[in-house]
Amino acid sequence: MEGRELHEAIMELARRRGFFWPSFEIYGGLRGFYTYGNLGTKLKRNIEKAWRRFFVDPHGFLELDTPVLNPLRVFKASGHLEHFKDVMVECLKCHRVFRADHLIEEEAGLEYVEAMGEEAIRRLLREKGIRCPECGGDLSEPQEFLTMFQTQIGPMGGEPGFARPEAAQGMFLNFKLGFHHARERLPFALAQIGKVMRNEISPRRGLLRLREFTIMELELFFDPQEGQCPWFKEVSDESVKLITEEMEAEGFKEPLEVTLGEAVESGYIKTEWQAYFMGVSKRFITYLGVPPERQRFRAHLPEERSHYSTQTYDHEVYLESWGWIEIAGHAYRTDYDLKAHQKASGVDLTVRRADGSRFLPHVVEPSFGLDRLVYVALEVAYRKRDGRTVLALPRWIAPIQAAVMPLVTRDGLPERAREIWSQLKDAGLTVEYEEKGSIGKRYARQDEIGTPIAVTVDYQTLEDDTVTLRDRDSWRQVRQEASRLPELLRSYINGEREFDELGRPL
RNA sequence: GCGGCCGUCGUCUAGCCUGGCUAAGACGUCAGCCUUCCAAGCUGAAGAUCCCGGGUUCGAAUCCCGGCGGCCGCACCA
Repeated sequence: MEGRELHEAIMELARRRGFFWPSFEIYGGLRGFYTYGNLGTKLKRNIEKAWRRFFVDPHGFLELDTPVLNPLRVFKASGHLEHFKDVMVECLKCHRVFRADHLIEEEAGLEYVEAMGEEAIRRLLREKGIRCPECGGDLSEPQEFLTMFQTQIGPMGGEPGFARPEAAQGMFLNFKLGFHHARERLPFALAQIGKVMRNEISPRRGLLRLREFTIMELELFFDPQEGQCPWFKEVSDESVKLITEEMEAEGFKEPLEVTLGEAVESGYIKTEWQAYFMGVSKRFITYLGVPPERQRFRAHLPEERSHYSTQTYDHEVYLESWGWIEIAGHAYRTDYDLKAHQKASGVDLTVRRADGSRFLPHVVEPSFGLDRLVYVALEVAYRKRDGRTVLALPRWIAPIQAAVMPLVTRDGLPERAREIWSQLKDAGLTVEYEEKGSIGKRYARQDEIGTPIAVTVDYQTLEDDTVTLRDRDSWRQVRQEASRLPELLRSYINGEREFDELGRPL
């Protein structure tokens, strides 16, 4: 299965088994919003946990949880208000809509028109006599599209408020206190998992482009005079596929394959700090089940980059359904944000070096779209076996870690199975008890939601209290004492043991 | 926003062209029986605003118009 068919199969499975589905369906639906069900919520949580394990915990970075709604002055200072809008024009004859700045660039041969501001765009449209490139018709007056959601804070319409389009500003606004809590030493990072909103013109492709979604962001603060990242050596031998800015500009399609060490040396990646997180990023995505050959990093061209970034690499993953899609952005934000907030707020955000000099830290930011990762994990795991569906999710992110079932529903087998189920739950595992239908059907149901292990209570269990463990991917079985399951299954789920080590083969 | 395609139980589909019984089937779900390891079988049950609104007609899931929603392409994705 490939292409759209695969996407449709996953969307159907997601709805049928309760991973996710479109929101507001009883009111006719609304594009760009999805609701997670039980399995989807668990899968999402497990991916969050994995992210912390790779990005936050190893260096003791600090996590924050900051407001979604922000007052106007935050996004005025950050530049979002200025840059998060597009000026559009419509052809009065054929009704096609264009971005005004792109039109001017093409028709008048200018560059970076967006940065010139709205007034300049209006003026240029008039001065250059620009017409519709498709049909030559007259164009409408330029109109603004603000892609941030706006509301009023306070019941009587007090202050304009905006839903954040990224979580990062929360980290910059709280930099001072965060820095203090990190014992005032660089480098350190503030991280956040949270909802953000973007009023996309055209949300599409299920979880891949939403109007409200969850982002996992980390802002690493470092001294720009300190070029060496102390952790970089851990990943410098990691090889990555790169499409550099130059390659992008010249239209190269085949990526360069280099180690991160070489990429920094050659100047493809501007700082070790950013390169470090690109290496972690690759390992993280591999951990979610995406093979390295289906990953690459693609540089943004200057006009494609966000206003705050001086270098951005998108981490892309290859999907059978949609081709290469972006799942993370690695941006070098320099001191852009701290400088902006320092200026707008009047609060000193500089920190002190050992020699007494003061400076604004620089920032590199890895930023993941969690919902996209949920979809990617599902699609990459999706298999067909003998006409049945198997979700070969890595066991550490599987929503249900084990299913306990009696071989038949009589002779005391269900009772014993329920006891084992209870023990495993008490041991902190996410376990389901299942007795509907035949044993084969139950295995198939569990395969379809990616449960890695099935525990079956049979007649021998009544004699010697051993059970069979059945592997989702190979269908092999081993036998083990019930009392040892909590310990063994926990280490299996964590990846500390392989299936063969769980018992005697059958 | 433009263009193309589409919208029927939880899911997948039949019916629509050529208007006419209580909208059919499979899967799933529920109850019961059966069942000693890979979606077995039997009996019964529940489950559909046929996307919404209007029009045509004696009669609309079916024809017409409008809207909403979805998918794809273009544009957009800071």
